[in-house]
Amino acid sequence: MGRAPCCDKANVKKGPWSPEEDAKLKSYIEKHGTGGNWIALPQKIGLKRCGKSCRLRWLNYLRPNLKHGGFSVEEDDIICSLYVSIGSRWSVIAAQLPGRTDNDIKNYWNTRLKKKLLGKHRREPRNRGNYNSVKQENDVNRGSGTTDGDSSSLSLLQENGSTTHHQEQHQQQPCWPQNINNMPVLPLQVPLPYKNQGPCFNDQDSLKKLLIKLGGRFSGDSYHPTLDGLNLEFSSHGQQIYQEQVHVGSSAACISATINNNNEVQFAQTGQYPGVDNLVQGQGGNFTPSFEEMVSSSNYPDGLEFLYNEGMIDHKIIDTTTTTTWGETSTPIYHHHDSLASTYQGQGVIQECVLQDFSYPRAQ
DNA sequence: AATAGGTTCAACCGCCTATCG
DNA sequence: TCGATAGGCGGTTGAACCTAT
Repeated sequence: MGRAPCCDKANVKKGPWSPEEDAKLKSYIEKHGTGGNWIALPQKIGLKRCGKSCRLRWLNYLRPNLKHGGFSVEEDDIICSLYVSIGSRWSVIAAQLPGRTDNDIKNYWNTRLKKKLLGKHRREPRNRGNYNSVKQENDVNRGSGTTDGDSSSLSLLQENGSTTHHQEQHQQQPCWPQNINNMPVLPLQVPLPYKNQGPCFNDQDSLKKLLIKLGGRFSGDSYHPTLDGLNLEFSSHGQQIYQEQVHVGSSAACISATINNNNEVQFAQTGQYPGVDNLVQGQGGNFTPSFEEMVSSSNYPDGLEFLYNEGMIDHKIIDTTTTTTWGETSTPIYHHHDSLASTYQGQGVIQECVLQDFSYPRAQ
């Protein structure tokens, strides 16, 4: 048997608050306070509302000194940094942002910041009309979007820190930084309670953490996303950040990536897989249609679809003139674009957020 | 002009924890 | 110690609104 409801559901009003209800609640609390009992409050005021609903309304919209919309770049950075550090503990994050509510931040993250991180295009903000008087008032107060989150930009995600609004509107790639030469600095500010117990991430861990939070899975989680013919996994062991097994017919190749001391991603192929070698060499640097189809098909590894769908990882076939990064005379035929590595250094502060192109050497 | 689909965000739901008798 | 209750929180929902076709 479940617990008793906090109020008589049949006799309470639900849905948007009217200006009259807002006025009653606000006036009473400003004069008498909450009395330490939200459940009893609506009866005292004469509101047919659940006590929890009153509490929510007051905390999120009626109490003084609240800010709505217009998240600043600094706030964006703090939210992102804290999300990476502590996850979806919105109340903790809200405590670091005066005037913001957990609900506001949660909504802002879910509808805008997350998509921004994933490089998803967002339309211009809109005036949503006056279906709610308070909302309308807030819309007026915040102006016509000049300080809206859309006009602010995530400094940690900006390329060269100078992404224009126009560029943002037309970007096709994720907002991750584009190359190692333009590494931005994440001004991570871990709140005091977490400062000393903050994560001591290395490169892979911060990458892993962020990707997990955004929906990915890793081999260290005892989960191996598998696709028929393609097994892709991120490894949390050692310095290896990426490993992929490519199966073609009865043959297979295992490709792994590691971060070296120069923060560069290096690739290696392990084992001898004549079938794959023959395939690769025989195609002169191009995939056979079946293999290309395999890696670019819509059948992405389970649990990692979002990486592909959102453009965080983009399989591309590139031409044979592309410069390789592993120093051999090999020819890149398989290109992982826009993958991310980042560095946590000391005291839980992100110093660098590095983007690397992953390229796959042609079999020798 | 109609409408299907996408976006936003206020509000609700239900679970967990703290407090009190 | 235990049960009842309220507060707090994160996840989810759905209405309002916008855009694309």
